[in-house]
Amino acid sequence: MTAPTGVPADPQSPDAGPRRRAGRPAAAVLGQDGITTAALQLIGRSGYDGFTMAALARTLNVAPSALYNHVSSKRDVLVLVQDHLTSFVDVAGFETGPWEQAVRDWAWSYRDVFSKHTPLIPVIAVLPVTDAPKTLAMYEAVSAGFGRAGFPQERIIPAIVALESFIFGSAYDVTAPADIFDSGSMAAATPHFTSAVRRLAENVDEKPADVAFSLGLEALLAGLGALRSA
Amino acid sequence: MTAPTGVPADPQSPDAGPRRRAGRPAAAVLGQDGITTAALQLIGRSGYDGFTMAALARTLNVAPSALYNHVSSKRDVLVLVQDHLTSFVDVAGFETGPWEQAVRDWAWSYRDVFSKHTPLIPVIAVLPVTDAPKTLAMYEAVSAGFGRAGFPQERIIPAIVALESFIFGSAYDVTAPADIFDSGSMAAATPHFTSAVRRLAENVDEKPADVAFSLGLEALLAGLGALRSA
DNA sequence: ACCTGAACACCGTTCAAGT
DNA sequence: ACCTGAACACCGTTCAAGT
Repeated sequence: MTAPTGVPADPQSPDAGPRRRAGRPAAAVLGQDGITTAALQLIGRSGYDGFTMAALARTLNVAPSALYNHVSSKRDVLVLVQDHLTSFVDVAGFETGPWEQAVRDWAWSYRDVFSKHTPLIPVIAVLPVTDAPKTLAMYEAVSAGFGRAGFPQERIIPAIVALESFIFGSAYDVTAPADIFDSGSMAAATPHFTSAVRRLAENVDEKPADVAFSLGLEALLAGLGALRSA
Repeated sequence: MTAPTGVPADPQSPDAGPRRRAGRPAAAVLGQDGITTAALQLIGRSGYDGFTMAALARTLNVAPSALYNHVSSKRDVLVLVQDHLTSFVDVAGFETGPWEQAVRDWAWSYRDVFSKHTPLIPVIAVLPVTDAPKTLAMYEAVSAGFGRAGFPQERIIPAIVALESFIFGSAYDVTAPADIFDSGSMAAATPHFTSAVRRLAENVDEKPADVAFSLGLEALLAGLGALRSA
């Protein structure tokens, strides 16, 4: 029974100081799993502003340069975190349920996971799937579901990409401030916009981001669903 | 006839050295318009990686600290650039044409403008409209068009937000590498995904990002259009 | 192979001094 | 009010030295 590598034995101890002398330790102190876990904890505690290689190294009780034996850049760490988070996205419906509900569950959970991690979105959006095995597994589950639902092969990837684009954009929208549409002193000059915003604000039950996401998702479901043949 | 402030008289001169001594100059050297223009030029030439306050100051032939007399942060500069770019988004159709075509023109031009400026998307997505007058003007034009097209008042903002979320996500997709969906050594383990990707790759006429954007946009147009009453 | 510690080449931003 | 120049408090990353 040994602790997994990368998880410090005593993360609390203040002013721990140098824990070990230079030179290769008997057992490796770090590993990609431990780095990923520590990064996720650090981001949860300090946000992405506080997520620096120095801070990450401190929680792991190593020198910052030690991280570079296991990752080649800070971006690499973000890729590890991104792939780990993707395993929390719900794809269960694609095996068991009808297509519409499967997409709904997938899309809402996908948005909710990454709305707390929007700095990862630029990373995910351009990341080759080869570099992210759990993300690739998600695409396999979703693709299989679209195939079973009767989508023509050549439309499956475009349909998934369209949904994902909507999901990523919507994840940002969750983080928008409540007064984002307050036209302030320009209200008189923008009557149509200002009155539409007022009408939206009258709805106090639902969060504006959820109303927009639901509206867009249901429209996409209806429009994309029409492509099915089976 | 004097040059607008913020535009250096001789931007080419190499090793210009200190151009003026300390102390307030007779006429202001900088201004928000000149800073915005210079920032846009710099981003075009060096990309967002090369866009630093020091580099911006150098193109304007001032010390970096001089910028802070006109903007309060680098983020402020990005807001100025974002608002300027928004004036290139096509909203003309909302005054003259049918709703579907107006949204199409708007959405494609909006995506195209920001696909070259994806680092601005996190800024736009959470920026209060009060801070961006041209962006506010765009929303007014779009809101008016949705109202004339027969949308119920309380659905106008959610519909616009849903479309914008899709547009922002799609702007990232434009920048994705061509081999983003190459499953590599995992191809055998992901048969559904891999075969769907192969089918997509057979289409060499259209860019994958354009296929996905068109598919999603048309689905949204069909789904959202059903909300209209007039 | 995998750690430490020092160093490098930057960042954005602040502020006293000058006119 | 609006500039310069020096300084501050950081960054991510590299690399020789050590075991």
